[in-house]
Amino acid sequence: MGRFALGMFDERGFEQTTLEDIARGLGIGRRTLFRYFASKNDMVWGDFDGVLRRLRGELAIRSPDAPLMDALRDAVIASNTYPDEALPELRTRMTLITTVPALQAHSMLRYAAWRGVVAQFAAERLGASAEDLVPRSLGYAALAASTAAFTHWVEHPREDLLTLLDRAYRLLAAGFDPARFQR
Amino acid sequence: MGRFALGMFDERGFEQTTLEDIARGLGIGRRTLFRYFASKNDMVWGDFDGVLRRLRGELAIRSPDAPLMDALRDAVIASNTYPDEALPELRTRMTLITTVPALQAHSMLRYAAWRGVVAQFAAERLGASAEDLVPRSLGYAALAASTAAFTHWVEHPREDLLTLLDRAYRLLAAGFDPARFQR
DNA sequence: GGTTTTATCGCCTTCAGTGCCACAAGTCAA
DNA sequence: TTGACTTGTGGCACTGAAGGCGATAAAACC
Repeated sequence: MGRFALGMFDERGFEQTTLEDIARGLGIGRRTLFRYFASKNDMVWGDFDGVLRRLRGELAIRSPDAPLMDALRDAVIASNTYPDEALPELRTRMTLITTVPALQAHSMLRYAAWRGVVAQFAAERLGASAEDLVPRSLGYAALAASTAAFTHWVEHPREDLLTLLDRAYRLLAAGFDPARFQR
Repeated sequence: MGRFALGMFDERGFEQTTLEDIARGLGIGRRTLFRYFASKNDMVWGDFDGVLRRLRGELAIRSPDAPLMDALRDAVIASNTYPDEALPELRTRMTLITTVPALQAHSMLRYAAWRGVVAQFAAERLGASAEDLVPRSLGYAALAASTAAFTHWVEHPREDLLTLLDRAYRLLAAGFDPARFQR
């Protein structure tokens, strides 16, 4: 169902596809679509709750001795590891999310929960609250690193996603100091 | 005109205020609003082009000898320095942008240009292209720092905006290493 | 079997956003 | 002064997302 919509968006374009089109294609009522998706925008996100659970799980199993940024980087990379068969669909999703303005904008709302997971993790590590400046900043910054990596991956299909994520997170941990990261 | 809309959004709420309401309040046609603003969302952004120009200008006058992250931090702080009289309106704008979902989402689109300015600056410094992973990551990360600081400022009106920005950017430059930043 | 959920979906409304067009006001030029 | 051209205004009608309401059908429960 989400797949079907994703396919239509990919073929005809997101704005060019109306909910009417999707409902007709699925042989269901337009109204019923809203029982499964909160909005048209939400249709491109697959099992995002699963992504959150997975990130939370990966963070939870990191050794408390591992440095914060190492644990974060490893957990993000692990939680973004997919079997090869899953990559084409992921690429379609991410291409839409990073290129269609309405979806780019909407991602801000969906990713708030993702940032929250990171902030919560940082807060526990630092003995702070997730609403404090440091954990919150890290939540935003981690999302920044992920977004930059995904955007690059979408634009350069030959490059490896996990390598890009690794580079982006190392860059972040190096404080973007040119002397501290190797190109 | 933007002021008037801002005031209505602030008083009645963004979603509760229709374009009809604003047009009527201004004594102009609803259609005419669209000659001045691309969308309802855009009405809360004041002179954002000015903000971009200012950031670009501040970045341009930094010494080439200053470390990248120091130059960036100083430029962002300088470009966010406002006279006290301007702060209440800024706070109103930022409160709306950081709390109303539609505006939160839309900010992603508006801030793309801001990220571009930072990426361009980083690209020049590093002898890279603004589309490369490093400059782009820094663009996203800088926006992350600014957003975290602004969000915190909105939630904690007594704290000083420039101090928060300073802390967020130092955190970023320190690679979020707990050993390298002082609480 | 009857009752209570739960799912489906049609109808109607609101509102943002857009195209089209008419009208008015101002600018410029001869 | 007049005619041509530009620019601002805004009415009208349309599309499409979103959401409220309620009727009907299907499924689950007792």
